[in-house]
Amino acid sequence: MRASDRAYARLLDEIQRGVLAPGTVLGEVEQAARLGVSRTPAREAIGRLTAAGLAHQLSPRVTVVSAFSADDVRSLFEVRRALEENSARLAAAKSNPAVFSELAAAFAAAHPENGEVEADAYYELIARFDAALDEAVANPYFTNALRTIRTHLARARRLARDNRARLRASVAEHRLIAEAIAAGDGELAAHATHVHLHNALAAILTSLAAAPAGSEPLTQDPLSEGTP
Amino acid sequence: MRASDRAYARLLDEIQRGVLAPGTVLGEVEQAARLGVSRTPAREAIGRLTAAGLAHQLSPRVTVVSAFSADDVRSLFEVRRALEENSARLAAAKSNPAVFSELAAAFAAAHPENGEVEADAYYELIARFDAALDEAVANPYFTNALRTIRTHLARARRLARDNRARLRASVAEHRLIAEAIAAGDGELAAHATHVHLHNALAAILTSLAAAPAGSEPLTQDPLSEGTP
DNA sequence: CTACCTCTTAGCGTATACACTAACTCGCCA
DNA sequence: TGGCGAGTTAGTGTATACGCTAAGAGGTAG
Repeated sequence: MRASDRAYARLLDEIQRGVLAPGTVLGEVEQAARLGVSRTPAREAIGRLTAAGLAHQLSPRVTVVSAFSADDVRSLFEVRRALEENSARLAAAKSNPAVFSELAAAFAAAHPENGEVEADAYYELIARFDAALDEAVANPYFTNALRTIRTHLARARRLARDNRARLRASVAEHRLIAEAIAAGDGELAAHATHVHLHNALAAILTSLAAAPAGSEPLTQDPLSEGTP
Repeated sequence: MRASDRAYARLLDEIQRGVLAPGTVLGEVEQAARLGVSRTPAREAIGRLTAAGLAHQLSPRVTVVSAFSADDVRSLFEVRRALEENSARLAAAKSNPAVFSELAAAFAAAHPENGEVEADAYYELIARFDAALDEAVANPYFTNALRTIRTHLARARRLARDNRARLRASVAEHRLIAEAIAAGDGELAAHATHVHLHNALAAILTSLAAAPAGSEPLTQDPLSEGTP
């Protein structure tokens, strides 16, 4: 694996998990030293993060990890609605029903509310579901747009993770979507996706309101402390 | 302006205009020499093209300009429908009506069928319309997804350009969309966008069928000649 | 004559040196 | 004492050198 890929993967993971808080300056030399690569692959990794929108240039000389606020979550879900409702509709028209029947069964058997291990398995299942959707839609531009959105979504996902009631409901919602796609019912799949996204967004925003900025460095900008 | 930006802008333009045909190998050293920059910015430019999907790696050592077939046009329009119908709906809910009233008037006055100069002016107007949509939706993730799609769309656009009847109809369709947004009628805006995209796609596919691969190097892959 | 192996070469990935620019600090002048 | 200007420094942008890998060509053996 290339050094630039390792650097990118590691920086991406650290941003998604919040280890690198929004506002953190991503200096080439600093990150290169920290990640054990030279400036060239470090530069490429930071450039890819910037292109993906996870970092942005404050000035020609300073790149920082992008902020991620409740507004960003709302914006993200606006795009998710646009893309995922349609991908569900398209998948219902084009997919192999057996694949989504199997997924529906897997959702029926999932119990992410039973602790960390099963929650991890559930997120694996969702990744499998997303991959099946991409394959059914068979549209590289769609897949690409969704990948970008999912990359950002990972920053929000952990916020709702420890909400057991929400996880339980999420399972049922995914199951319905999978069943609708398997049945070839595009309208139901799209509407069920809409409902799912509405509920997921509401849960995340509730979590955010209950644990406002400060308990988690989610919207905090360390730089702004120095520029009053 | 940075050398890597100039290199990227030039390569992007050449790909969009078809000067660099699909399948053309993008070698670092070759492009660096041709564009008058060193390997580092050339490499960054090619990397950005790859990330955007306009080029892709055939093997770890050879990157080529991506193909762009009729299927790609169809896929692109699937995503356009998903994104633009919703952006029109959102813009109708959030926009400043005056902006879109002015745009509707500009569309009413546009006559792209009257030659090259007015056609260029029309594409400028469409760019202005797109920018107004982005500003109204006020969602950076939406804007980003649409930018990617528009970048690819540029490769298809020129195919329908010289179709005067289509240009005339396109003006009327845009005018209706702008008026619907100005009136705050999200449903009409979305449906009018759907109709517009349907007609635009049909026109492009007709052009493609009339001028199949060979008259334009659009789907041709020079490399495949050497690998029977 | 064909197939496989080896050697050569071209091109990429990474590291690093050089240059330029912007920002910060220190000193001077008002 | 405050503001402006010059010098220094840190960090990016670009160029280039080095090493490695993969692909192709040529030779030899079956």
